[in-house]
Amino acid sequence: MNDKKDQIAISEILSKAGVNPTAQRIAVFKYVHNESDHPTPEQVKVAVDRVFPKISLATVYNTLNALVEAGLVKAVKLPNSGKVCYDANTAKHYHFIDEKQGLLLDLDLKDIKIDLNLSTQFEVKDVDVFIKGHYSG
Amino acid sequence: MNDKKDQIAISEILSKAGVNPTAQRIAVFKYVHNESDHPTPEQVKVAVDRVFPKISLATVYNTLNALVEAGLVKAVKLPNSGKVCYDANTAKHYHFIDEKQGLLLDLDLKDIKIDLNLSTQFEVKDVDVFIKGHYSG
DNA sequence: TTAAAAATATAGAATTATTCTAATGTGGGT
DNA sequence: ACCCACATTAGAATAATTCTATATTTTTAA
Repeated sequence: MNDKKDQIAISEILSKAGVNPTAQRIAVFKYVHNESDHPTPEQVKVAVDRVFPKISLATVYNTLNALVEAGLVKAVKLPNSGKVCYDANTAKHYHFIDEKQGLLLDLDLKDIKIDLNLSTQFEVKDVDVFIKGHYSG
Repeated sequence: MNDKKDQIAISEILSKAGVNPTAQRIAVFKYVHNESDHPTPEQVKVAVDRVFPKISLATVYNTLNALVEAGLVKAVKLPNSGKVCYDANTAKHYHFIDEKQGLLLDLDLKDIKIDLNLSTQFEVKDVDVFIKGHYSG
């Protein structure tokens, strides 16, 4: 049972990050981490509902927030639609957005070189980049 | 009266952009353009309320949308708070966000050099950059 | 083991931001 | 003056998210 093995592995990841690995949390993280690409909370709910006899949307939000807190996933708020997506890729990276197709793709750090030339008044903590355009994949 | 002169000038700007310069629209654009820095719709309403006997919030939204349509202002949806701000600076530029202080500052193009190295599948239309950190001004 | 304490999960209400709707108002042209 | 297209309006509707109060499960420790 691959599923069982997954669950144990994920359970450990959660524990290590200080998140109590309840069944719901395992299911949510498993979906975000292994089975999806930048899902919204709504999508997470729909997916987890198939495993669970109805998880509540509040729990999905609680869990996603807890996972973000713990640094296990990242929340990406899109600069246009304003929708939040959750990203299991916690390494620093950028995003490409194809609004027409509703696509959100990860871009590797090495694909974008950024040179900041700011005065010392600006203490930079993070850089978000969203490239918008059309993807023909 | 400087105010009157402003109004006429703004009226002309609106007309030229194909927006019928009604009193409400002039007041909204005047505030966004001359008297504020990245206001939210709510802030626009509060400000314009002082000039007008109560503009409706719907009109503020309609007007801001019309101004965006006409290319006279830009809407900036912040990648964290999700709030929309309106930006009278329609030239291409980037943003610095200090969440702690609730600051949103414009960054000039020349302050940030961006080198994209994407495969030809990516047809780039726009690049949004949000630098987050602390500003000590 | 068992009952109190703590942590989670839940449904549904509340909040916030925005858009829609349908009715009303306004100004320019005939 | 009268029409017509366009604006404005209040308030309802929608959507995303958070809060609240209750229920359930888990842990602790006697």
